[in-house]
Formats: sequence, structure tokens, C-alpha cells
Amino acid sequence: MNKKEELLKVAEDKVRQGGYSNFSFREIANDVGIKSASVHYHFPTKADLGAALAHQYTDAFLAALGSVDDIKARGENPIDVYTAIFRGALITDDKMCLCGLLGAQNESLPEKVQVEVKRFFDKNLEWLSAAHAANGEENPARAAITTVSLLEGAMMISKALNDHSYFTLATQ
Amino acid sequence: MNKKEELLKVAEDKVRQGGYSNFSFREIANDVGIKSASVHYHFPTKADLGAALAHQYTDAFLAALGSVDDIKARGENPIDVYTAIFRGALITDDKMCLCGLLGAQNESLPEKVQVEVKRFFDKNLEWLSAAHAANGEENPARAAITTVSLLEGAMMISKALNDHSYFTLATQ
DNA sequence: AATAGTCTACCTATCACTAGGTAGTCATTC
DNA sequence: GAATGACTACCTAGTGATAGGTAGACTATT
Repeated sequence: MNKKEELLKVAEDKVRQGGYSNFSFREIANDVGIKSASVHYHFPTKADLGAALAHQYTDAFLAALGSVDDIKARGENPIDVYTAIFRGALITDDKMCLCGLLGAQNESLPEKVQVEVKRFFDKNLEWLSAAHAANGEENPARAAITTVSLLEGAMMISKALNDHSYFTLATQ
Repeated sequence: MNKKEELLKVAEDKVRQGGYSNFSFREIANDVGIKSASVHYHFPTKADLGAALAHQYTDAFLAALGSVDDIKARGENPIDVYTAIFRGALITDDKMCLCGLLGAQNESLPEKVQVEVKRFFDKNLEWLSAAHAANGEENPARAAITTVSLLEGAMMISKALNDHSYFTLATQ
């Protein structure tokens, strides 16, 4: 793991705790043992770092999901798989969804970051629509937005009330 | 409307756009036509202002809701009323729910503010549980957390994708 | 005389970002 | 195989802007 990857990792933790403005170049540089000026070598501006963060997060999330077809082939319900990955992100890391938090504060973000946040949700809705269609839902597009809304909202409220059992109650 | 109320109003707009760190004493002072030092007369610290903001927002929200009994007496469904108020907050102001955004970034907030955010959701869940119970739901507590999760999540995603139709699709 | 509300003037800390330099690595060239 | 030049990954030192917060003076109302 090189310094660039380390920087993204520590920045991700901070953003998932308090949003885009919850990390500074100085802080993350200090965390990985370099100087803040050197962070600019890897990421010219803070917006570049933020965009890279959301892009990487989206890719990792999609990779964790896998393909709807593979899940159906295993005889599992893709919506259950999707829910389990959300639950894992909350329980394991005790943190919000990166793009959920960024999405909520969308208006104040640099455009580069907004684009990547939008990509996250576009890809999620695409995946969920396919999943609901494969399950025989009559309105897969609506079911998709309902599923992701419920999960992001339950995550947010579990963080606000500092009690993960609300997530379980809302999604079980 | 005095300066204190004006300050809360302009601060609320900024927080609902980009979170707790999206406003500064200098900015809001300038917006209402006083100096930043004078803001400290009304609110000793930023945490005090943030807490007052969330408290006021909660009170206004509950007042707008009214009582479950009154709504039932009018022959309306309280969950529809609740949903309509959420939709109004999104469509009219084109902004997130204040406590939703603050809740998502809960970990990075001063404790005073966290307490007020928690109060918002506690009161909301209480109201929704009573509403679902009045509707004859078999598990009002679960229905309550599901309702608020869906609405907060749909709001967040509508902001992230910059398209209110997602909220309508998820909640209609 | 007292209080409320605002002011000027300032503090320290932190922010993103830049200029310019250095040590080591690498392939190319003579 | 020694020298050259480009490249990587960092550094020191600093910029101007902005952050939250404080001390003490001023002014208008009561």
C-alpha cells in the first residue's frame, strides 16, 4: 500500500464521519507520515482527492455486489445481498455510506465530486432495477429507488441515534 | 424579526445546503448586516448556535405536524400528512432536512448539537409510532423507523441526483 | 445609572495551495 | 560503463484567506 492509497484510506474514514470538510491535507498527510505539500503531488487539489475518493468507493462497492445474474444463479435474492453489504458497511466500520453523506451535502461540493456521487447512485439504481426485474417486480425502477432510499435513510438515522439496531429494525 | 432570528434563518439555509461546517460567524453576520463579533453576543459559541438551530427546527417541524388525533379526527391519514410535510421541505426550499444532514455527520458534531439532532428523531419516531398505531399497524415501532428512513433517504438521493422526481417516485 | 446590542481591533490557529529544491530511480546516449 | 536527462516522491518555507473567539469601547433605550 503506497502513500497515495494510504491517503485515500484515511481521508475516506474522515469523510464518512463528518463529510467533505471533515478532512484537511495537513491532517491526512500527518496520518500517513508525509507533509501536506506532498499530498498535492498525488492530488493537485482537494476536489481531485474528493472525486478520486468517491470514484474508488463506487468501484469497490460495485465489485462487492457482483452481478445480479451470478447471485440469482446461486439461488439467492440480490436485494438481500445488497442489504447485507449496506449493513456490513455500517456495522463493521461504524460509519455512514460515503456517497450518502456526500449526496446530502451535494450543493456545497465541487462539481468534480458531485459527478462522482451522481455516478454512485446511477450505478446503484441500475443494479437494483436489474435485481428487482429479475425478482419479477412489476415496477423495478420504483422498487430500486425505494430500496436504496430506505437503506441510506436507515443508515443515517442509526448514526444520528447512535444505535445500529434501528438499521436492523428498518431493513429486516 | 430581530437579528437573532435572522441569524438563525440564514444559518439554517447554509447548513441545509452543506452541513454544520457550511456556515461561519463572519458569513452569517455579513448576511444580516452586523459584525461577526456581535454574533457571539447572541450565541456564545458556534456549538450554541448549532444546537439552537436544531432545537428550533424540531419545534417548527412538530408544530407543522400537529397532533395525530386531530388528523385522524379530520379523516386524514397521518402518514400522508407526514410525507407531505417532508415533500414540502424538499420542494419548497430545495433543501435537505436539517437534522437529516446533521444526523449523517453526527460523529463530527459538538455534543450539544448531537443532543438536539437526537431529540428530532426521538420526537419523530414517537409521533410516527402513534400514527401507525392509530392506523392499526401491527408493529408501529418498526413502521415508524421504516417511514422516516424512507423519507430521509429519498430526500438525500433526490439532492444527490439533483432531481426531485426521485423523491416522488420513492414515496408516492 | 444600567442594560442591550453592536462596534473596532485584535488574537491564534488552520485552511488550501505554491515555489523551488533534493535524493533516488530509470532509460538513453556517447 | 560513465554521463545525461527525465521522472518520482518527497521536502522546507511560505503565501493570502479564513476560521472561531476575546477585550474593551461605544451608543441608544429605559
